[in-house]
Amino acid sequence: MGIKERKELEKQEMRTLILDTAMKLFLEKGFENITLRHIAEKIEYSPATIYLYFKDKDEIIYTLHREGFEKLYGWQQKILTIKDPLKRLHKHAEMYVSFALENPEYYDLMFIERAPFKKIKEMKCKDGMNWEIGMRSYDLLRKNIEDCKKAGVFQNTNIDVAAFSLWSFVHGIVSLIIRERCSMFPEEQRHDLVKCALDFMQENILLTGLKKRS
Amino acid sequence: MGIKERKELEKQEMRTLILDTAMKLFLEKGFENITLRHIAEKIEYSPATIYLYFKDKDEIIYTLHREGFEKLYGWQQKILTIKDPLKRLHKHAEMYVSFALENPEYYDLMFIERAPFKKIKEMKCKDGMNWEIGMRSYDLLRKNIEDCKKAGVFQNTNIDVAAFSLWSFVHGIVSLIIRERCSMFPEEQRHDLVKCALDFMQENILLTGLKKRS
DNA sequence: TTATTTAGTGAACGTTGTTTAGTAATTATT
DNA sequence: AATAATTACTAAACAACGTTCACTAAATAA
Repeated sequence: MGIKERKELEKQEMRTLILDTAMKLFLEKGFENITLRHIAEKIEYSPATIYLYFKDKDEIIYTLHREGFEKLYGWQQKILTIKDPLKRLHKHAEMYVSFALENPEYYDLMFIERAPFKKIKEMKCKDGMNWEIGMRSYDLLRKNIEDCKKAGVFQNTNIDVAAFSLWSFVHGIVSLIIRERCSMFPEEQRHDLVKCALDFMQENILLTGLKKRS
Repeated sequence: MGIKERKELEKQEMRTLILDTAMKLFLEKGFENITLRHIAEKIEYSPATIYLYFKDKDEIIYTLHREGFEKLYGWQQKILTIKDPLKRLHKHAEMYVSFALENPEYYDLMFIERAPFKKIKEMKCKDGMNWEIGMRSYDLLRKNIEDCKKAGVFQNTNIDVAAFSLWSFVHGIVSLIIRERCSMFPEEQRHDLVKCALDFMQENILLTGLKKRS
């Protein structure tokens, strides 16, 4: 009885078709252009059809949100090869920023936009394991900081406090840029500014910790 | 001919009635509840009437956005009395964070939400002086850092880099909280976490600068 | 008293997301 | 092979949104 399986496969194909189209519209024309009617038009089905594959619009957005975390986790693998924990942590921050600035729509969905959160709250009630994907990334940061502590930096600092602080710093940088709050800095200097800000962190936090150690 | 003036006054009163109602709905039920129809219902006028006092919905949102900056600027006056530039800078950060967390809807409108920006771009074309209100707050930060430099801290750091870095840090903290990305930290510990993060900055950046000086 | 300007509205338009009743086509059963 | 059951899909409608416009009633000017 291979029919059930074929049907299941077709259902899955339709789901990814919808998701890919949604993401394409999202990347092309921004968040407000993910409308069910636009998606339906692009895939040449009626709007109602989408409801056979997703419960509602929020479920589509939530799924894209998850995809973003998968993608970020992929990027983060790059830094694992670095041996020196301090260098790794600095590279970690750099990687985070470049992920955000090269995939601003994904980043927005993952860390700024309110929309996916109705769904997340629903999910967390019946399935606590669903936030796990986002958690993996946080755990990686936490582990990196732990390694730095072992190497003598941040010795008087709680790991979560350090993690939250560093995360806040990089998130602040990219979200001010993505949400266009940096008009006082000329556009063409912005890339340098980000680089300088990361160096500022490197010098004042990471290297300071190093000096304290020696 | 006092009629013209009375009419002008009544027009102004209606505008503030609309704005106050919009803000009330906003505070009560979140951003998505600022709908012209809700506002109209609350003030017991027809939706069309609002268009006699505001060009469109964006103009209402933009005006609330400006009000937010006025309010922030008011809060910022509190720190001007502090003589020691380092203490003042630390207090500045503390004030910024508590403004944001005590007025999350205003903060969201001012530094996170995309909505007000169609209008801002329009304004900037014909009237460059309109971003001035937001700029005042940034200039205050810049000036504080300049004073710190005079006191010997941040001597090798560009002022704008330091300003952007510190701003990013505090913005990161509050925007992660406001947009609910901190579910890995228990709600009841969040207040402490913010305090610790600010101390983290104080110790690693400000006090480090101080040690370099001596 | 009449003419003109002003304040306000009802009804409509074109959008959204979402639901429902109904129609074809496919699969299962006899 | 003929019929019953299930599936895939859609047209049409709903409520709510921002916005516009023709229109009325009131206030002001002539």
